[in-house]
Amino acid sequence: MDVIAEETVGSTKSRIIVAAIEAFANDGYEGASTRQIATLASENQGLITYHFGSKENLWKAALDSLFGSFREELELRTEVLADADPSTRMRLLIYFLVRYAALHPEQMRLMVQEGKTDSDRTKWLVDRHIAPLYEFFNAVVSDAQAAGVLLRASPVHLFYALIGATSLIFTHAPECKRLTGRDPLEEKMIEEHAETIASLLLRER
Amino acid sequence: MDVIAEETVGSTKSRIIVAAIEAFANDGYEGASTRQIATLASENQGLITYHFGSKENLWKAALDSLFGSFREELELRTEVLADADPSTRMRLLIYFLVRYAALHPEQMRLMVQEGKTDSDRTKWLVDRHIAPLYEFFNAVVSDAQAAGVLLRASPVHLFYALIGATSLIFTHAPECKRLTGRDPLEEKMIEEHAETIASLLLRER
DNA sequence: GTCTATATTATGATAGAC
DNA sequence: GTCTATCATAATATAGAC
Repeated sequence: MDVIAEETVGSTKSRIIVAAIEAFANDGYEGASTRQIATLASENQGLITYHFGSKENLWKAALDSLFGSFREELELRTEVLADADPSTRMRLLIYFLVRYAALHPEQMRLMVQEGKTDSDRTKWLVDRHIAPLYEFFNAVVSDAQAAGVLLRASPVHLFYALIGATSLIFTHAPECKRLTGRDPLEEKMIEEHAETIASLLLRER
Repeated sequence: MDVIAEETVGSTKSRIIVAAIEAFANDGYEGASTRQIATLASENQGLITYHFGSKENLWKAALDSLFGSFREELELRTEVLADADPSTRMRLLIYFLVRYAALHPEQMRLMVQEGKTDSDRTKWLVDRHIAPLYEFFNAVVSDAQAAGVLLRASPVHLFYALIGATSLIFTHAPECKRLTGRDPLEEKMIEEHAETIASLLLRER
């Protein structure tokens, strides 16, 4: 996984990155300030320039770290399931995505933050991180379709429908709690959400 | 629809609101500046304070206008379909949501922007606009479930799954275009996306 | 209602001591 | 590597002429 900056855990650099992920996820790229990030990391603002050069480079480092651990976990899960039947693999992918979105809502929020604009940051993010994920997704989908357990729609629609259906309830947890009185981050809700989406997508035909 | 400020179309106030919707949708509340909004509206920055008092009040006015037209359109569609069977009503709701998200991506982005934090703005938005929509959604859902054409999952999960599945591809149109080479805003793609989601959700049982 | 000018604060980035 | 101090710019909001 050479996309992750090989910073040591607990170092100044990594503390700044952790803080940056949270800040960018909550307030977006423009909304988050380097001062705020430094304060959150309990580090000096000048160190951001020293370690990353610019706000944009810090953002890139944060997303490398983010997608790095996401792909690590994903690969871990899928290697174990390489031999499973297509339906099971698709179901497990859904469960993984739901659980990941629930456990790392701020990270999903960050992935979702960028992509709405046509900026250089969006291009960088798509080319470097989203495209490989999309290819992996396509493989699982086409197997499930060939096995007849998944609707034969274009992967574009299935990809965005699945990611959207999976993550919105968790990225909008405060709203959901106020709207429905139920906290989506509770274990029971996570399980229910995964089961709902799996039931909607997968069927025996 | 007494939630909409009764501004005249083409007035300074309404031009500022239109510009504010676009700016807030693109850059978020913190990211969008009143200067930028004034420039976009071809109006003077001082007029924002004069007409709205503060940036936050402008944001509220923008969202009142936004949800006002959304609910107007929704009511228009659903009145016509009051007599239709539950399956048809659910299908038409899905088609409406998809088409609305496609035609007003910046507006969906705005609805989706807030709700990630637990701010006063989020509370205001939920209580004033999202809660009524959720109630309406619940009615359509429980009818469809009673008719046996929709999965008997809790409405919380169906609501967020549907809104997420419906809107992400359009709110992230630039990303999608770069990732897949296909523009989700083309008529064919809109139709396909609606059909995909309707097929996933609705089934004869 | 509309405009210009400005007060005040916060931003990203830099310079230089240690 | 870490810190303080500071520059140049841009932010929201205000004051007051017209």
